[in-house]
Amino acid sequence: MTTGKRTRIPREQAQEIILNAAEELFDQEGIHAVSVDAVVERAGINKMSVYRQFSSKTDLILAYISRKQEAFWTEWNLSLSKHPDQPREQLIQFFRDLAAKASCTDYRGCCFLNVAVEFPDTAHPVRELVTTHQRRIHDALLEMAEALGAAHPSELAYTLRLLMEGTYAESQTYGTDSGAIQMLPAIVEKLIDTSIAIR
Amino acid sequence: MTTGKRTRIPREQAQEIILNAAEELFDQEGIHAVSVDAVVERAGINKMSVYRQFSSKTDLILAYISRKQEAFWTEWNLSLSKHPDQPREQLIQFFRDLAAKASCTDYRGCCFLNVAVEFPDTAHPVRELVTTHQRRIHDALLEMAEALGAAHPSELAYTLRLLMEGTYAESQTYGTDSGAIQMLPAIVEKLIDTSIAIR
DNA sequence: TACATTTGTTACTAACTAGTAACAAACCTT
DNA sequence: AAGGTTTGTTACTAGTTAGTAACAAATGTA
Repeated sequence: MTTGKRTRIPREQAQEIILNAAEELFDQEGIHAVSVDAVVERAGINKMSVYRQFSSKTDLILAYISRKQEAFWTEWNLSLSKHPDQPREQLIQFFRDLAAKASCTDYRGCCFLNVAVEFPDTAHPVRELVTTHQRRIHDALLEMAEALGAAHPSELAYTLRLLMEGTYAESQTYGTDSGAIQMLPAIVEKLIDTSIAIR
Repeated sequence: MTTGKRTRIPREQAQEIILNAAEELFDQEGIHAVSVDAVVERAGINKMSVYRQFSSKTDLILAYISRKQEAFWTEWNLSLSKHPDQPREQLIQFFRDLAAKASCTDYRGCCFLNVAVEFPDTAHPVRELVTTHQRRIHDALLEMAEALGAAHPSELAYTLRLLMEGTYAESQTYGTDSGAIQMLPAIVEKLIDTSIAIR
């Protein structure tokens, strides 16, 4: 800026800095609302450094979503690792952790839902990432429902999906202390037990 | 346009035309993605005619949301009117109609969710409309849960809320034929009956 | 017919957008 | 030290955005 000396930042490091800045801004303010210049300023990095790494804003958004995808499965595995080989406890734990996250005041919802809303055109490249991610979530929930010994695994998986997406949506529309979100773990626990009992 | 003759449109009529055009575009493409000029073009009306009725784009958005609010309760009442004085049937009917709507290929989700996502700043005027609308929905669901004779009306209301919001979210992320949405009426029916049986 | 009001039209401002060209400075390898 | 590569800086393009000023044409009213 004002200094005569230039500070050079190598590629890999710059990419991290840019993606961190983009993530913060996209999460907080939305994607369309954040300009590339805003990301540049937040990252404290030069504009050309962005366009030398990401060919376009869309490219940057794709990288942002890919990162979020990885982060989701990291958290998923973290929840599951708390109760090895206990699918019922694992699933409840995941929803407990989800509720805790969605109750944070700075929580800005599920990035995949947000992206889907901000990019209504399903042919847009960013939507492909959303679609594959959702499919994987469904597969994971179905797998858990089967491992649980649910009477109707598919129905349980669908219901869990609705509750999960509902939590993401509520965190936006009702706010982070929606009441329903606090009750989520209990609701899921009861649902699972009912689903097993009917067997 | 090309005609020499000018066609004059009175205020009230113009307002309707503008709001119809805005609704179509906002629903289909999102709010930030639609410019005032795009609304003007779609409405086939002059730009000044828009700004003489709505002081700003925000003002137009507020009018759009207000209309959606009215439309929601019209549909709510329509569902309920199919089974007078039968709260269980009324509630199931509402979710049946919701699922049918959310299964349409051109369905673009719940406008209130979309607005919440597109306007993360809860202090923004449009968010007030969303907040009051969500509160009313909760009150209505709670009232129904009590009329049903649920063992724990509040818990049932919260769960129904999550399923409802989940449906809206799924219609975006999973698409209109998500599987879960088709199963929604059955899920709600079972949930209600379980909720009464425990009594 | 005369006048006030409403509406349509054109042209504009000022700010912001994504993306790029050209060059200067730093670094790395030899 | 020499030359190539990577990075920083500045300045720019061309398009879009919300919103407005000024005037022309149509309408209503007296």
